[in-house]
Amino acid sequence: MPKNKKNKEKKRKEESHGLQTPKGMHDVLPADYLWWEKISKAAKDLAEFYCFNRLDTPVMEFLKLYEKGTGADTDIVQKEMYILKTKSGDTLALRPEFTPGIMRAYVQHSLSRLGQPQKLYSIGPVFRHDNPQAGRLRQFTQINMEVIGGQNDPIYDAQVIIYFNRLIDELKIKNVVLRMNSIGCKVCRPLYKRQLQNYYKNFEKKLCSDCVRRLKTNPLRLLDCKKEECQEFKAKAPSILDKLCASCTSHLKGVLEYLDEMGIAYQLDNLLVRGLDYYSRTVFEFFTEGNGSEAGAIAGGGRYDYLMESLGGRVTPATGGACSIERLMYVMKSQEVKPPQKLPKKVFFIHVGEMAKKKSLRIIETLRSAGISVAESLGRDSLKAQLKTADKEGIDLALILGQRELFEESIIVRDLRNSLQETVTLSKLVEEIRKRLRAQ
RNA sequence: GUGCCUAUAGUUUAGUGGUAAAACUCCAGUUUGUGGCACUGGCGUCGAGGGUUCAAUUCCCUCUAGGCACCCCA
Repeated sequence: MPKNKKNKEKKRKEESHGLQTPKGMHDVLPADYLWWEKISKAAKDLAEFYCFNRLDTPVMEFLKLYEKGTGADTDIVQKEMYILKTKSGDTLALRPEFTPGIMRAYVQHSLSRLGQPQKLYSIGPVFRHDNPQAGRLRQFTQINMEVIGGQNDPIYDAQVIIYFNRLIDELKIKNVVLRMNSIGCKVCRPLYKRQLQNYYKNFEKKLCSDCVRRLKTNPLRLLDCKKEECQEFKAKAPSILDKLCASCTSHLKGVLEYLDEMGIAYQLDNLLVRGLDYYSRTVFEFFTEGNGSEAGAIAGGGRYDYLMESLGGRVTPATGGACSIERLMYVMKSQEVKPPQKLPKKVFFIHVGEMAKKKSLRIIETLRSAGISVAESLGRDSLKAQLKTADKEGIDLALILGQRELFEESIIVRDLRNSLQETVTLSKLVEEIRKRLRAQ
């Protein structure tokens, strides 16, 4: 393309940006924040209640961390990362997920020297340069759970799953299915992969182009193909569950037994493979069922005993999972879960006239110091407009201060519900309001 | 990253090759210190840029954003 044409296009692109968020990035407006807060609060309270400790890492890490951790061959690293160069020449990436950063922190701060395992949770933004859709954004907020260190015990996998199960339950999300699988370990997975490749090779010419590629680069993903022409091969493909080594089999059995014990229903799904390289053994996903956009993964995770090693650390057992606030919110809205309500304010301050306006901030501050939350619309000067605003906001008590009251050092307390009002001495105002609020 | 669909007030939607309409919301007012109802008025460069045309919100192109499918995932 000629240079000036290219520049022209670039300029046009810049002009169209205008006043809007970049693609896939959303403002959380006050109305949505009620949802947002409900979900993040539930996640946080539950995590603390389950004795997880909060660990927050920076939104940026060295690119290498994700190449080594998440995996250089994964879609996330290959196509979906925001990569930037700093002035000093470092190559950083906005985090596309939490886990590698958490593992890095675990090593950097020697958390292995604290009680094991470390149960850690994080809540914060992650970034993926993906094509957005409803419930899928380029910046979204993950709730991330990790159990790192200690024994390679299936009970930890179960504990992570129990957390998400409870969270989904508390948020009243319906039609959720838990899918479970094991993708084996260093011993049995390579054997299975080879077997899968051998099986698929016979049909190579009949496979879709993606699957031909997968056959070489990432055979487990063959099981994920949704193209019609590949379905019949998928159905007859060897199942990994039959090929697991003895210790992987008993590990999976362990996880499932704990889930049974808890009465948590699941579907064994030998086609469930996850997009990240570091998983081993347990993988799980919570799915919502339904038509179209209501269906999809709302939480997922698994075990990653080799991750620490590929980052250059000592082999450390670890398991975890994540979900996103935005996705949960999307599902809740589509399932018509009742929107959270903000508690209405009870007390509203109204001034009449310049003198009263001048004194208003001070009186309001006195009330606030006494622990009484006071709403107002001091920028409006007409009494009518102020009352109207109070009414619209569902206020119970209006405090009206005018010339006369100012002179008498009193104030009118008007109950907007029954339109009864009385004049109260300013010095007794706090007491009077408390009495009325208590009486409700 | 690829393909398809969409874009009109804050919201939901009309509409037209001659610079726009309704409902709800919002703001102001219907006189002098009292809200809900009613009435009157106000708020739009018809997503952005360019082209065709005497004239473009309307037709064409590009960009941007949103949605859907693929890919992948939360």
